[in-house]
This record gives sequence, C-alpha cells and structure tokens, in this order.
Amino acid sequence: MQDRVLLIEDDEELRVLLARYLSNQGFQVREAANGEDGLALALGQNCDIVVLDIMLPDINGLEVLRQLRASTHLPVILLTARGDETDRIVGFEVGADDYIPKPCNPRELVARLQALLRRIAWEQHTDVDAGQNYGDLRLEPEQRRVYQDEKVLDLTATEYEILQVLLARAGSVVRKTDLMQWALGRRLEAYDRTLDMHISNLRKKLGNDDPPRIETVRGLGYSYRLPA
Amino acid sequence: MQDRVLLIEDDEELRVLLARYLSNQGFQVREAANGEDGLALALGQNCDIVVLDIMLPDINGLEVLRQLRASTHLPVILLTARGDETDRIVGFEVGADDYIPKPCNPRELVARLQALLRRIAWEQHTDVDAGQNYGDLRLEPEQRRVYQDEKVLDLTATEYEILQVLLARAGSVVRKTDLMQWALGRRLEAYDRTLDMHISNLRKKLGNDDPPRIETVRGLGYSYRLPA
DNA sequence: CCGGGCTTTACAGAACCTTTACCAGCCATT
DNA sequence: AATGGCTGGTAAAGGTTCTGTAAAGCCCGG
Repeated sequence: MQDRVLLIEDDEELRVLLARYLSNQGFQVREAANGEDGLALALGQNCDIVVLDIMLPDINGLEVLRQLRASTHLPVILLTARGDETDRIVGFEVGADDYIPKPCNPRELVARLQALLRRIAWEQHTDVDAGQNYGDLRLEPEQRRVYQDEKVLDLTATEYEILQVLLARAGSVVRKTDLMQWALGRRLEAYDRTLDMHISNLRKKLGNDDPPRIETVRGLGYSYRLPA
Repeated sequence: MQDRVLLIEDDEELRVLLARYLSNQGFQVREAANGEDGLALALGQNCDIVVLDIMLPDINGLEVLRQLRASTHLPVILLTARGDETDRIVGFEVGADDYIPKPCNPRELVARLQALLRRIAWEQHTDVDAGQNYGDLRLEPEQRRVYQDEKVLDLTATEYEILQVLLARAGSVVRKTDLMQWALGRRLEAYDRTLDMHISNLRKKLGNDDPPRIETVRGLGYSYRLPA
C-alpha cells in the first residue's frame, strides 16, 4: 500500500525534482501547480497527505490550508521560506501539521512525511492497554483509577499522581524533591508540608498496614515496598 | 484539563526558563534533568506530550525516544543542536513527531506543542459503530438518534455529539478539552462553562440515576459508566 | 417577532489542596 | 541521660478551584 502525496508547488523545477524523489521512495505522487487545483484535488479525497507551498501564484498557501481545514483534517506539511517565523507560526495556528523550510532536503521531507503518516496509522489502531500490576494494586491509566483487589480506590488527582510515581519506581527511593516535581509539578520549598499530607492521606486510603506500603526514608524521601 | 508537558533537558537554566514560559502559557510542566528519570516519567502515562533534548548526560535522547516508542506513542518534540541534520533525520526515523533547533524561541515551542496536540486530539477521535448498544442505550448514527429501551431520546445536536463521544470511549475518561474539540469542534477556553451545561442537560435527559451514568472525574473530564 | 438551542452569567456547594499547629521520634552534642 | 535542632505524622482549619445548575442573553431560521 503506497501512500498518496499531493504536492502543491508552483516552481516547476522543484516540484518535478521532489515528485521524482518521492516516487522513488515509494510514494504515489499527485501534483498541482497552483492553489485552486491543489485545493480541488485535496478535497477530492484521493490522497493521504499534502505538501503545500505557502507562496503560490493564485491563492495564498495559508488560505488553501484554511479552506481545507474547514472540511477535512488531511495531514498537511507546509513549505516555507527559510527563516520566516511568522508564516510558520501562522501556519500552525491555521492547522498545519508540520512545516519544512525551503530550500528543502528531500531526505528530510521523506522523513517528515513518514513520521506524520506513521503517527496517523498508529492513532487509528486503537489498543486497549491492560493495567499494570503491583502486588494487589492495579493501575488503569485509561480510567485514571487504581484497583486494590478489584475494588476501586477513591483517590484524588494528586494522590493518583503520587502513587503512580512511587509505583513506577517501586522498590527504590524517590526523593521528596523529585516526587514534588513529578507529581505536584512544582519545587519543594522549605516548610512545605503538602507532600507529607498527601502521603499521609494516601497511606490511610491504602490501608495502614504494617510494615507500611509506603516506607519513609528519613532525610530522603519515600519508597513503595513491593511484595516479595 | 490543561495539557501536561514533560520537559527532559539537562541544562538547568534553559529548563527552568522553558518551564516557566510553558507554565505561563497554561501548560502543566513536569521536569526531568536526565534521560532515566525522563523515561520513567514518560512511561508513567501522566503527561500528554514530551519535549526531549537529544544531548543528555546519561542516556542519549534518541535512545530515550527509542525506548519510549517500544511501548507508547506519546507525542515527542526533539530539541536538537541547530543545523545538525543527521540528528533530525534519525530522530524522525526513530519516531519523533517534530523537532526544534536550539537555541529555541519559546513562542515557537508553544506553537509546535499546540499544533501537535491539536493533531493528536483530532486523530484520536473515533466514532461509534452503527447500532451499537451500551446497556439500555442504542445509538443509530444514520438517524442521529439515541434509543433508551426502544424510546427515542429527544437530544439536541450538541447533546448527541457529546453522548456519541462519551459512548465511543465508554469506561474511560474523556478529558474536557478533548470532549470540547470532538463534540463542539473548538478549543476549551478558560471560564467556558458550555460543556458543563450540556452535560447537565444530558444527565437530566438520561435520567438522573445514582450512580450517575456520566461520571465526573474532577479536574479531568467525564466518563460514561459501562453496565456491569 | 418567535422559539429552540447554544452560550454566558451568577451563585452555591463540593472537593480538593495547603497551611497551621502540635506532637513524636531521630540524632548529634553536651 | 538530658538537651535541642531537625524531620516526619496527622488533625483541623483555611482557602482555592472545580462543578452543578438556574436563569438570562444571544443568535438564527422560520
């Protein structure tokens, strides 16, 4: 199954060069020399991805993109003049998926095309991922839930994050400062007892076993004890 | 609710700078100063997108990416040394979704993050299958109707869309921002309560059961509870 | 102009996070 | 062993953010 690329580019020399290269790389190539033709072809639903020059003789490339986005979400890579940051940013805002500065390296174009197509292929194949197990705990990231022996633990968002980080590092110590950064998303400041509180609440919800599931490593941090 | 960015970058000065900027732009930021920590965090499934420096003190960024790709398809933006085309192309081949040359303009980083997130959000959207049953509910996409025990529910267009999305992902959490994008077709802005209103109305029409069919996952979104 | 549907506003209440306060160990020093 | 500094546990209070929902406003097609 070859992927079908639509190349919208007015510079004949560059267009032919790229078309030939893409074709050699196993793509099926459609060409358009102006915005109007390109838009019509793109809307015709028989290509998988679009390479679009911004500078076109008739309609501006960004306008083509805008009209395209009104009805489809076909992946689009923009060709922009090198260094023109404005076009790039506007392009993204209008809904481009990627851009390449001109003059462009064909290898890079192919790499980007493939990256984009691969992502789309992946997204469309939906896989249900089973939860990860840690002793009697099971993490279900999809549902953002933790099960303890088939019973759902009623955790808050922060508690979930903390537990998740501890479990990912189960058996080894997570320093308080890292735990803070990773689970709460901010730096641990002096006299901030927030983390201690969350740990306390978590322990309560996990059941206050002995020895505790979440061990304190004084002066360092915490560590989730894995079952033997 | 806000998108969660994981920033893997060893240069503390740059990392803190970017983290602060991203945070001001409404992202939730997690930081990691080396490849090992970064990889562990990324695999923990509580970030939405990764910004990954290629030059890291321990594991090479490309290797981090490779290991990440072995099990997930989390979107990744690479930070590369300017002009190093090899890294860029290898990066794409390993599965990066985008790259930015260093030193990078924070505005451009944000633009790319948003472009990538928008694309992902769109691609992950899936429709329900025709005539699918969910407990006592049956969706008829051709007629755009929902039956509850053979009785048609009188839903508005938007309510139908929302329910459709929730059912397509029944059992797992749909984030507000995605729900907004998929059902209402626009981005969720701060203080926009539209979605909450529609959910409230939907619940009323579905019958205000207990426990509610549409569960609230505070700080994240909603989830349609599957029948046991 | 009317009515339905979408959005905004406003307020109340709930859930959550953080701070405060007090107490108990740990540890090095006296 | 007693002292004092420091770290950690936790209850309770305080404050913030998020959510539910009624009501009013807005927009568009008829």
